[in-house]
Amino acid sequence: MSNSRVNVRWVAEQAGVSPATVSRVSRGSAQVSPELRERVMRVIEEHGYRPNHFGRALAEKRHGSLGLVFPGLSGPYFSELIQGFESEALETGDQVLLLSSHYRSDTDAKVLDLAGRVDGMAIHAGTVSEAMIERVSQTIRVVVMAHKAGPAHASVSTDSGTVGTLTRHLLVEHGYRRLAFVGTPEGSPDVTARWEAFLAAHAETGARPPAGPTLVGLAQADGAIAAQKLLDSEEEPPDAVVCANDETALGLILGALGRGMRVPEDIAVTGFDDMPMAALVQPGLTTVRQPVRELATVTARLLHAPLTQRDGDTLLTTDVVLRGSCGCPDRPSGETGRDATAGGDS
Amino acid sequence: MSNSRVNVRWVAEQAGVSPATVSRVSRGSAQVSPELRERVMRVIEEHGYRPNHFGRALAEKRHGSLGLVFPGLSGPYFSELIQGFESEALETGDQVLLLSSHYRSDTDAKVLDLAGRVDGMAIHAGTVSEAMIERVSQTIRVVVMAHKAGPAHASVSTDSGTVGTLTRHLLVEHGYRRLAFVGTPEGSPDVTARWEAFLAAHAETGARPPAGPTLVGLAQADGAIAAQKLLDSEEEPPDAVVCANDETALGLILGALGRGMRVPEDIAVTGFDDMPMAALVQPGLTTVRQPVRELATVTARLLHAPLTQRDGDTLLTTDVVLRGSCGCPDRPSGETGRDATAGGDS
DNA sequence: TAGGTTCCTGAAACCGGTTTCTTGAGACCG
DNA sequence: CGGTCTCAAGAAACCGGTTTCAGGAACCTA
Repeated sequence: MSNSRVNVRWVAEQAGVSPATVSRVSRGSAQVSPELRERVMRVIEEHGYRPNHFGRALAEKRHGSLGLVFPGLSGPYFSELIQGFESEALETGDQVLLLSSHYRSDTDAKVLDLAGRVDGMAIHAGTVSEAMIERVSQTIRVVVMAHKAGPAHASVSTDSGTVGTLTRHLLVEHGYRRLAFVGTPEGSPDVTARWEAFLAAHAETGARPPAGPTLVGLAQADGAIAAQKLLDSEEEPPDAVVCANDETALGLILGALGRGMRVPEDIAVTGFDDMPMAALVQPGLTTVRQPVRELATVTARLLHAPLTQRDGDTLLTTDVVLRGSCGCPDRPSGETGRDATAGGDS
Repeated sequence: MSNSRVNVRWVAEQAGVSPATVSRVSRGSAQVSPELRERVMRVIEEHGYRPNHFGRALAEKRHGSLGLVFPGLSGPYFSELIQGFESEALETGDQVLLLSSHYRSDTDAKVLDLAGRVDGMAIHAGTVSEAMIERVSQTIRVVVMAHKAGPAHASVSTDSGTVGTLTRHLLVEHGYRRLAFVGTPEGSPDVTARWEAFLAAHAETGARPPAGPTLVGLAQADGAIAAQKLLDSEEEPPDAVVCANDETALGLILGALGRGMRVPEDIAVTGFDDMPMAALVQPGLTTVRQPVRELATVTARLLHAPLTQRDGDTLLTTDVVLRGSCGCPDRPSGETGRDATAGGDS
């Protein structure tokens, strides 16, 4: 803690005024005569007095901070998320408390601790039990990201339905027939929604229903594993693969190239995220761009607002980005493609 | 805040005991008769009482939290750093408060705010002015990362001297003659140290002194810019390039490949970090592995300790990792090369 | 049985600001 | 000149726990 000597009463004594006056001067909350204000200011500056955070927070009944709960910092998605959240919170003068679940089981308990130290909490899907989200929502403001809202908390997500648009693009424009999906729907609500959009597009276009998803995680290494499962098996390999995110897509591409296959000639690959690397690889990665930073800032803004007056679900739009990996012509980097065949998905 | 009704006095009243007894039961700090303990526990559980953080912190004069100040979340380096720090702090029961400088000028003020809310602060080089570090050090425990210790604060860094070993490897084993350095020494103490090690290796081996560094930032895009500067100029291009980190090295490789050059035949490239991508690209990136996670955990551990008893500077060892991009044979991924020619650098 | 320990418990002070309540002084008005 | 109104500023209560201190009861020993 430190300079425990320098507190309101001490400053008051030095300046020959009451603690109340010091408080009024330091926070500028009420009129103080120029003379006393001057006296108090001099003592404050001379001794570098700063009001103790606890005392102030205790009296104001407000923390001035927001919590952010997320699974882990793998890949650019969460980096961008944290960056955006922190940036927005800084803007409004809030501090950010971080809690990474690391997929551990004692996260719920940590969340309860955290809840006692923040005014609001952003919770990313797949980190905290529904029951705990519900419970915490009754104490402080809660916004979940990439998940559904509940009775007492709001939500912000990006539209996974665009995977349907992308899937139709592969089926209709390019005429691929054996599509595979890489990702574990049970793993997160995001992947669930993408898998469902993938299925729906097959149904809508009358395409042959695809096989079950290739169950792997979301890291680049998981893409390599998926390549092994899909390309080294006895069965006929797919001619196009829709991956749950860009990282697995890149891992898959590396795996395919390593086996002497060409992308997209022998196998087309798509991702989700539009992370920076997607535009830099050869061929460029066809993917869905989601506004991660906006996801974070919108969440932070909701949390800062004094009360959540039925904010419900916020859905941010996403866009198909066509590059070389699906069979489209690869544009020079810097350009970005936008899908023409809109509609269909909410 | 919430259940303001449920506080020590209220619980005490319900259980028919004094607030002191409730405190003793809730924190288990002293002996309480089984009967009273039982009565109090029942009320606590029934109404979900949790001691208010402010009240407790105020009385204990301790925050139970650590601050982490870093420039921004670009690339895997800072992801790993935050992850490691958060993970270690969680272990010891501390909360983590994040402050990203975004290279803004008002960071010093934010740091002062933060200092009032944490027991200790980890500051990454290049974010906070020396004067402010000094000032904050007098209030709370401070550890700087990738920088030098000061009179009142400790430091933890990774050894940049290994760049010297790597440079000698390029000069002596491979016989390259026109080496270039990509990175801005003034930009950060890390890059400064790497540049100096690069120079020192030239001097030691009697090689022709290199030209000045190619001044760019640390992102992948900066590597592309460096490629432009180095390869599109009138002068003879270098035959080997030592980059300040892996990201610029990858950007440079992409730039070289895009110009029809071969790596390492036409130009050798090395990085620093050994980020995951380094082992996955073709050819594999020769680089220096630095233990980023350890950097973070050691820092967190130092901060948790009650007092910094002259911890001074901690230097973590780094290793050269030889892969294909410098001209060495590319090993199958999974294997890692360790440099044989040790010594020389502290 | 007196005296000394040991163990439990509650009263009260304390951590450091903020805010309400109250008082006193000075200004304004009839 | 008396009364009211306004405004500055201090006293005290309050936010919610923790801890010291002191007292009382039970237990032990001589």
